[in-house]
Amino acid sequence: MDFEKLAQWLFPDVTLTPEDMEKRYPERQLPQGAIVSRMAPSPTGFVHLGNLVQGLTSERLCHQSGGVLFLRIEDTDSKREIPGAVKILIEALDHYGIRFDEGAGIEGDIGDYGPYTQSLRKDIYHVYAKYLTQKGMAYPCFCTEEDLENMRKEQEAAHENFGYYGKYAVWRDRSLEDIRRELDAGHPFVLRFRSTGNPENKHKFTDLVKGEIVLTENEMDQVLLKSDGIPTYHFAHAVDDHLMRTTLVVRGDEWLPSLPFHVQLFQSLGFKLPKYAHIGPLMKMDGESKRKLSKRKDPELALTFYESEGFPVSAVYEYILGILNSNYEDWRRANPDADPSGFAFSYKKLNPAGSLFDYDKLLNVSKNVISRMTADQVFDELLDYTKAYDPDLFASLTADPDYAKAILSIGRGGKKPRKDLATWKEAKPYMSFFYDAMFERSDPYPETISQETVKKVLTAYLTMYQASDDQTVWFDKIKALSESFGFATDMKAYKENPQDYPGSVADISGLIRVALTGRQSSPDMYAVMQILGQDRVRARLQNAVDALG
RNA sequence: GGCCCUAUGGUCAAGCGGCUAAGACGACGCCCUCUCACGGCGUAAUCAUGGGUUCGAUUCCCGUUAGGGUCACCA
Repeated sequence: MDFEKLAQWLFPDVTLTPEDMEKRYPERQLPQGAIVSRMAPSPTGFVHLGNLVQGLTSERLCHQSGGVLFLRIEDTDSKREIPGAVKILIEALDHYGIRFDEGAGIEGDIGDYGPYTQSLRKDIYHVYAKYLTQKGMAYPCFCTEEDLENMRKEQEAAHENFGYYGKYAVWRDRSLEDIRRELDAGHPFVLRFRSTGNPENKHKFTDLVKGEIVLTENEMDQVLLKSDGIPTYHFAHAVDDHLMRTTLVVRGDEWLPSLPFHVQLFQSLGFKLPKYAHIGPLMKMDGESKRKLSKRKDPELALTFYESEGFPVSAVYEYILGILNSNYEDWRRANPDADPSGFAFSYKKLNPAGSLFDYDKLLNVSKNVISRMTADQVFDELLDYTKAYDPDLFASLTADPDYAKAILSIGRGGKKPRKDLATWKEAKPYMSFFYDAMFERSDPYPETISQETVKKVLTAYLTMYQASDDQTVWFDKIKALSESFGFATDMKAYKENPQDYPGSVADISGLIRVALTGRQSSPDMYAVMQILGQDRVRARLQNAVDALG
């Protein structure tokens, strides 16, 4: 067969050769050990946890090694593309501290290895498509969708493997005349790879995450170019990652089954194979069984979910980092205030299997992250959140930033900070009682104390209360108040003989708490009263007394 | 169904031929305490299974079972 002629028929306009490409995209001059990796998402506008997991891994490995991280847009499937997706993607990742050294950008490409958008690289792919055709390693296939469907049905009935191979590869060895006839008729075709693989042959392969794995040779004549001349993922992966001089490919392990084909492609094209790290998927429980987190069923897969739930980005980042490298937690404990970039990320710690996504754990991580923030940081992040999701609280916050910061300072700092907030969403119920507009009496007074006593206690306290009291004096007054009503002031004594008292100092402060905050629990009451201030405290106490009739 | 991956408590997981099998989340209990949130202490809970190899297997090998992934002109 005259492959040269076939190549001319199929790609008459292609004049460049693989050698020209090598010259245009020379090897990178980088220090020893520097990793070149990339993120290669489809511009669907949907940024998910998987993107973050993959991106975070690539980013850490690259930047820790002094290498290059670039962004390539895989828009070979125009059906799934949405406008503005690239911007959404870049901004979302930037949020999580994943920044690119080169590649597609909001304002256009950066770097010498572009274009970084696959739809702009058609000419480049065709150079290699022509090359493979000339070498007899690729051929046109004129099967229609219907043909392929029938083939599949036949295979199903015969209990054979699905796919385009062996006797099912009907265009594999067709004559030049047959091809010419189809071409002249204007029938569309795809370019298929002519596989010489045999599934009987197995090869050892070392994946950075999975370790040593077995590859079964591919015998399918897979599609290289679709009928519109755009490459499939596989072909684009080989050409792009070679020309962009990628040394490490990090991707989900759903790609593992097509790895043999990729290896085959790299070899056929004379490319050096990069290293691969195939990461296990994030799973979730679905009834009795686990399954991969799915875009359609699981809102928690989308990064926007965490934003709307009010998780700080640093919390999600730390949670994911902890899943990827479980020793991160220990490092964090030893370095509570250090920047995560100081942590030595290792591909060796990546779990070869998929991990169950643990929402409780995320909450805990987030709680710790927030507890380490300063009041100013908390205020700023909370402001961002409420601006988008809670206009009422936003208004209260901005009306008096100092007041808000004082509230957010309670129990903050020091060795054992309070951990009240796991998400920004929880801020409103936590702090609403400080604001008259949101204040409501939601909890009742302790049942063990009569209404009459409550009223008397509150009335008495109103006369004793001085905003200027320090904490000791303040509590002494509460104790004195308790004593005057016969309530125990010594909690130990009270617990030993509760029957000897109508109640304890805990009950007295409890009902003052309800009067002031409308709740049976709150942060330290002294701190709360200091922030509320004299006027508000008096007003609330008076209001409580009046409400009792 | 073919091919591939995986297998330590409810979850995330240390472990890399010899350990009373770490730690974290969650659960529960106790302590601290004006409530709460912290913090401290503690309890329950794990090597899927059957064969090998070995003086000795959670660890290495094989089978079984279970779970997962994948078999497109989607990535």
